[in-house]
Amino acid sequence: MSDRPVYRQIADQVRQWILSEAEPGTKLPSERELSQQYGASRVTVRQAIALLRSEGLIDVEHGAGVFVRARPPVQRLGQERLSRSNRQQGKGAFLADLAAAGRQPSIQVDVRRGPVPTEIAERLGVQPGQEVLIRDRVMGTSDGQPLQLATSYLPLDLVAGTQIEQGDTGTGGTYARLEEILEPKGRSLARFREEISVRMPLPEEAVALRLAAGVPLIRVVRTAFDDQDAALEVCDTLMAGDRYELTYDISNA
Amino acid sequence: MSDRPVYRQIADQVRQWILSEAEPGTKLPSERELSQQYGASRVTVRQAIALLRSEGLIDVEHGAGVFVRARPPVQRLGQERLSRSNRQQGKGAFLADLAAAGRQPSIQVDVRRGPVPTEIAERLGVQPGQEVLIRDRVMGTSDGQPLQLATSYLPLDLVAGTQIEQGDTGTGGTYARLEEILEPKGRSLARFREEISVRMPLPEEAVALRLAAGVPLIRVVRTAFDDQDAALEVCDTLMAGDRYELTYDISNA
DNA sequence: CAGTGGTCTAGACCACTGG
DNA sequence: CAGTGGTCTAGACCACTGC
Repeated sequence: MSDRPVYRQIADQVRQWILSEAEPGTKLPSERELSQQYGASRVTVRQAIALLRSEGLIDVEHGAGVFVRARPPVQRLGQERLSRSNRQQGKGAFLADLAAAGRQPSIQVDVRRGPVPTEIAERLGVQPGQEVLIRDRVMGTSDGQPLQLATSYLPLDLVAGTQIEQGDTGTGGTYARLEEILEPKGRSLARFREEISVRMPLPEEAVALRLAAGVPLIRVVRTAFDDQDAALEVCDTLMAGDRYELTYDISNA
Repeated sequence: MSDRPVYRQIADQVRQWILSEAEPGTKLPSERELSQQYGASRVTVRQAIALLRSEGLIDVEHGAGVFVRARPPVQRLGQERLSRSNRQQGKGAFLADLAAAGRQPSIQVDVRRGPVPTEIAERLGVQPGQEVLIRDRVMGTSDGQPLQLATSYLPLDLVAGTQIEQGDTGTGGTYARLEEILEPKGRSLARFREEISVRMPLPEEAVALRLAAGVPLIRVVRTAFDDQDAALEVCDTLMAGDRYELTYDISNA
């Protein structure tokens, strides 16, 4: 059908080649070559390439060429990352995940006090704007690849003066400390709720996570509850959509 | 400052306006107007608009204009959608969800036998290519908005000749039937595992789900297990990323 | 330095929307 | 019908890569 726009026809053919034959990493013909092959202007060819890029199928390297994208290794996140036994082995959730994948983790932390955003306040059961403890983390591998941007919010009346206000929360991480804080009060860390949503990143976020074109964000908002269903902590995490797979087990109750 | 490409500067300013002041549905200046305002060619303005489009911030309507995107209503999917009590009220997972949201569901089903894809075979515990029952479904609201594309795979030795081979699986859906099949054998439907991943849609998928530009896909692969950890069914679902939020509860075991 | 993608232009014509 | 976005061109110059 030649009533289909030229740039779409080009994209269609290249896409089909990528999805059927092409090996990841294979170089596409240059824009000027494609332009000749299809008898189209270079602008039109670029339009086709932009389309494939937004679909996450190719990587464009300035000065080098356009390449079939290779999927990065996927990190599988299971709910056991939040298990008590994992914490007793001294690992926080993120460290446990990466260790399981045999990679060296690296975390930068910024701890401060500040007003809680409305959206988080609802989950934490506090007034919007109330002052809470905020832990901002950039988590990645030691080779410098950022993997997650996480921000935790905790009520000050719960954690003020504890190790949770330090950059390093110690063995087992924040949740281990929370359990220690709760125990003498006769309460306990009972359950977590994770809310998962998805969207395309803002340019800022794409830079921070070094996201390639056409890669969505996964947002996980985790709320920790005690045995009386009071929220203890809300953790808002942004993850590179092409590097994670989340798995949950659900019993047939 | 001005070494930043013009199309990015335009996109940056419009983006900031969208994220701070603009109401959803507000019309942007026309391409020709922006072109004059910024002293740039129309092609350059279009490049800026394409960028905002790939970020999911705007809707472009041919002949009408460019508008600030409004977020569609979000469907919250909790794990209770898989609960036995829900099924006993006669609802399958999808129907239960939509009913909870007060909307009329609509489902088209295609049932057939065919070879199981490799990826699914691994989860189902059968040989790749083996013949299985395949249930293809397009699920949406009665007003014609498709919401999910789901494909279920079930071993023939388990479900051949049962109501699961019919288009309408009856009260409580496939899982209710599976429980009926298992019970006389002394087995039971014990748990589910959901694996969640994300990517941009292929054009075909975007059309099928009527996805706007810059909207990612959520893929949920659910495996149902019996009490001996044998897989009974694998359901591969694609959902519009801007219409769903998934929530999971995890006990602190 | 040759080859690649990145940015940009001025103008043309088509296709669609809405009054 | 006026106004909007959709498609397309031929050519220019810049910025980066890799030999």
